Amino acid sequence: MIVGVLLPLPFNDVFDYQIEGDVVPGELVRVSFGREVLVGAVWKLGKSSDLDERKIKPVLGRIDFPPLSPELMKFVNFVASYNMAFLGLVLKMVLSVRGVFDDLKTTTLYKLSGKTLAEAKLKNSDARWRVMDLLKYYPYTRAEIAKGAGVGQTVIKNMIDAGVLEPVVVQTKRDFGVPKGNFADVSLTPEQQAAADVLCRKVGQGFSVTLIDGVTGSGKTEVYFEAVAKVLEAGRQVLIMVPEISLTTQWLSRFERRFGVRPACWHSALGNRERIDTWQGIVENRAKVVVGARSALFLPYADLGLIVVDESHDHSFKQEDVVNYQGRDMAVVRAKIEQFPLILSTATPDLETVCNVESGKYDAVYLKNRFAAAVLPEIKIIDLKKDKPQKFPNDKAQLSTGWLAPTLVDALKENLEKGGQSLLFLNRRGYAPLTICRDCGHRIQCPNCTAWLTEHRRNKALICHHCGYTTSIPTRCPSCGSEEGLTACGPGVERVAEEVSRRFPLARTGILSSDITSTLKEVSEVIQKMENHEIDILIGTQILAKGHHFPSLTLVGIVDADLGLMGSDLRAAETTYQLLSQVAGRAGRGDKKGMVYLQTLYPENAVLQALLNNDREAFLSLEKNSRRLLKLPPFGKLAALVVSGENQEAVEKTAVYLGQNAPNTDMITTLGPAPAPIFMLRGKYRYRLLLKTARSINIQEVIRTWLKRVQPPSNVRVQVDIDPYSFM
DNA sequence: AGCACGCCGACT
DNA sequence: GTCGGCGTGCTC
Repeated sequence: MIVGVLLPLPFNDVFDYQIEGDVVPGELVRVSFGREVLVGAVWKLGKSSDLDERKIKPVLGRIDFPPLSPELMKFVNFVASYNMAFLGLVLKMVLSVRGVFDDLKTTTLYKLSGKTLAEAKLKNSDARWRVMDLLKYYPYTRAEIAKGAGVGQTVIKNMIDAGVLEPVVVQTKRDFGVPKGNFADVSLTPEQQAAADVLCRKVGQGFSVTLIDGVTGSGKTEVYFEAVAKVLEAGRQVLIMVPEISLTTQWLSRFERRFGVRPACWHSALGNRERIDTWQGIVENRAKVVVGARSALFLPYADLGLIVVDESHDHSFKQEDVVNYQGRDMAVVRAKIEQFPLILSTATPDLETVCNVESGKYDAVYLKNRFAAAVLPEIKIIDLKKDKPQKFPNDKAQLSTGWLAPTLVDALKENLEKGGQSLLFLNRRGYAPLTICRDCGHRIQCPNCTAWLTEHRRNKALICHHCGYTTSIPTRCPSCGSEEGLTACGPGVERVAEEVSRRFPLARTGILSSDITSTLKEVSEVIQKMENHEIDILIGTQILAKGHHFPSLTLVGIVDADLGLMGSDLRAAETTYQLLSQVAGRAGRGDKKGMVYLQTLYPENAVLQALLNNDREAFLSLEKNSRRLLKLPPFGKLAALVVSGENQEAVEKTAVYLGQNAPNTDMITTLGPAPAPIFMLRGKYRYRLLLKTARSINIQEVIRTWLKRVQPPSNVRVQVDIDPYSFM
């Protein structure tokens, strides 16, 4: 018969193929497409095109894997349609692994062929008999036979060559171990126990969403571990989505202490072999618990029974490239389709989640107390206009003024003397975000992007943080040739670290930033050092905010609390509030009270005031009112269209034409086109249009109709981003 | 996404 | 005369 096969390529339509015998939708097949051979999924039964039947190729073969479930297919269809992404590319995220189907790792085992030693013209010997004995019931590898029978490799080789032993080739499967729900004794506080009970009652009861809303350090992880244990008891799988894999060293040990084995991990840094093993383990229900980045959501789990979204407020769950989607929201969709519970866990829920709890769509449990003796840190604001950073002693270089206010410097000094650990947070990588020539005013820019190059003094390079363009630091101004003019402007973590070393030459310092300490190993090393108290002052970017637990950290300084508040991003306030309160939450998690200083030029800013008073409710209600007023999510829908291409004229023309044909009614507002904040990115010119509609409007349908009418030319790409987070 | 086909400019 | 640039169109 003829079936429609969906291929992992940028298409929305299936391709017809001929197949023999019974087929079910979801079955994986190998087909030739153009001049390549691909693995796709049977998506439709029957003919989908009006092609001449003689042109329809036969499938090359079926893949010996369970077919994708109807629920997973429904999920793929939904994700593609909701996010306006190619169906085939969403399927690609499910199959995701290059070579899973052909490059199977095998092991050769040996069993008895039935031929006797005499028949093989081999003499009887003790060694040979021990081998025969060992292999009576089970086949083993050569190494196992050697060990098990206490014989050498030659004995085995002779028996193989003589045909007494016969090889059996089996697929090698990685053993993921079985996490045990009852592995460790668990002692929860009454508050934690009550929350855990609520979660456990949801397990096995179909679809539900529950928010664990708990202050930093309240033990949210231990609470959802109880629900994980309950699902494991039922023999089903669990997916735990985490924002960035960097938090897992500590997290994995915690998991192992609770469940006895490490869970399977899924993230972009995985090697292909490991990826294949893990994928197969997931499909075959051997990997019971998977911890992964957002991409783990699309894997074909054999029997998924629970998803936990850890740090659910985190913006890295929103993917913004080939396929745009909000991983947290898509997780809810998958849970709904497959009818299992979902848990969101965070100390700083986003407004969307808060509104869903208020409307009763989501359930919530609360953890208001920190674990054991720990109390929430005290927060103080430093007004940089009054409390200006001072010049520091023995300053020979151009570092005339620092970035740390006297109050913060004093606090660091005092903490250092007391033997406490400190952390300085600045969400800016590198040494300085801009290099300017004092003689001619020239600013060094990226050749591919509308962005300044950031100086990375350790790497002796200027780097573009948008496209990765790297060049050496020039000794003279590229514009006027001046040798003295070039000056680093503004601070990055490296520069703050330099200031700290100058002010506290004896302090042991460390830098934690996603590019200096780029590999996972280096990051864990710095974290390990911090845990062992081999670092007095740690300076870092936002990778510090994620779930680390440093018991003797008592002082946190936020170098520039205003950094996230600039710009037109609708979530800027929320992001800043979340980030700063997460960072602040690192302080005082042990038995000593923590202290947090926020450096700002705008001490009256509502976000900072809310942080100061530890008043999340005030912040949320403020944020809610302003979004309600502007009809922004969750009170309205938002979508961005990014028009891009290498031909500036064609891009601009298309953007303008899209603007002229934009839908505008009392329920739909279109803004733009406007040049994107980063007008040129990776060599492509970019314009943006923003579509805002009432909640009742099917925004995807509006966009589909709009694009159909406009028909952008092929050298211009129009990318749709439903509910955009980044406005760059 | 790849890949071939095809039409115009700068080379040995 | 050819090599190769990338615009256009196709893949069941």
